[in-house]
Amino acid sequence: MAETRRIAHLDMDAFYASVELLRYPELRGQAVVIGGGARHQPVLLPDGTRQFSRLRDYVGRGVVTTSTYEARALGVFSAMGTMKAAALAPDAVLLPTDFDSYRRLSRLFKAAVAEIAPHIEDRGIDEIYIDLSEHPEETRALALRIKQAVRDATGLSCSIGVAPNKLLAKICSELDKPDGVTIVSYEDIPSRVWPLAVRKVNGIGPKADAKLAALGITTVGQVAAADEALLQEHFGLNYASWLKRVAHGQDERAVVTSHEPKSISRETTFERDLHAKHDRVALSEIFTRLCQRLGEDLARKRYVGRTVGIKLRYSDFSRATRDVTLPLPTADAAAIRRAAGECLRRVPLDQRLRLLGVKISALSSMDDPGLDLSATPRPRQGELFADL
DNA sequence: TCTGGGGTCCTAGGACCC
DNA sequence: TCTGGGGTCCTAGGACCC
Repeated sequence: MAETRRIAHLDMDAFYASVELLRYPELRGQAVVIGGGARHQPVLLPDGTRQFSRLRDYVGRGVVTTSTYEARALGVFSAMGTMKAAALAPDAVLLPTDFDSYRRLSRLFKAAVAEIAPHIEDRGIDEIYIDLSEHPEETRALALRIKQAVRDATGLSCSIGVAPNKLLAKICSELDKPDGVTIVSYEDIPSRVWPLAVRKVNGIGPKADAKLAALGITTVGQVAAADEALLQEHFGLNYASWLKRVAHGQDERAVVTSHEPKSISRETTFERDLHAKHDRVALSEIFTRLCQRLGEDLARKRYVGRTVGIKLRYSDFSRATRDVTLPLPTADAAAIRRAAGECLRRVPLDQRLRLLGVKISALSSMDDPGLDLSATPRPRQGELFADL
């Protein structure tokens, strides 16, 4: 039996919205929604007060990125269409996303945590895992100290879960939100984890949730008690055994402190659906622009890629992807545009489009391109003598 | 009142190699 | 005439996450 680990999951509370409240403290206590994507900056009035956009004024295809707890009480949550949110909370304040500010505060809180516990896995802009196994301090005192350091560095609150693994830490950081500390051990699983909805488990999404519900399984405890053969029948061997393991709180994944990107992409949803023929000029401009942005991203991050792909979303929300692997990696916008253009010719274009995306993968660093042997072109069968 | 943008990982079939 | 077994790479799609 391996030594019991001590893994923390730290999740910033309503992160984007909380950053906006630092900037606009007069909005504290109000229903505030971040998102939309369009122009709805607050206007500074002559008397020094600010006039904010309201959700009811929004027109467009955006979604809610974050909402304050007051907005959540009205039923407005992340990923909800902004028009739907406007129907639920017309008077809520609407603010545009400001990723530069969020990234800056993100760096600040992560640096503050790293001063206390440096073994950190990045899980995006507003959450991290921390391996505290080697830390001498008692768990609750340590968690409280980390929370205070985050508050001192940013003025923001967070919630922390501490458990023997990442799975349980992630689950329990949510149990006392906002501004909470929750510590869970294996012994607590029946009382604290089994009553939870299966959807609380990281890795069980809307599809698996619906399939489980159809089997009469809605809680984690019911997964733990379920017949494994039944699960295998509906979810396949791998996912079924994973379900069984997580329901018993088992997870051996390590906290990974560094990560190389696997792909880089750019995509955009059009203001209105476009037709490949009728809107050919507009579509072509957008396509070229996406490839340029992707090329800039690659140059800035110092990567080249060998597999170029496109993604389409049609007006009925169905999607298609195509990709092609080049003989040599590239970061050149024109080369990406050519390869992506080839992909576009292989995809049905009779239906109107709502989204177009360009992606590059099979990445290698510009600083050591020779290290990646997969980047070396190899002739395929028949290709060697193709000229004969 | 129709659903953003940027990612990861998994599956599965076919081509191809030894 | 019949027809191995293991491996990698490529492509398409889907579930899921922040």
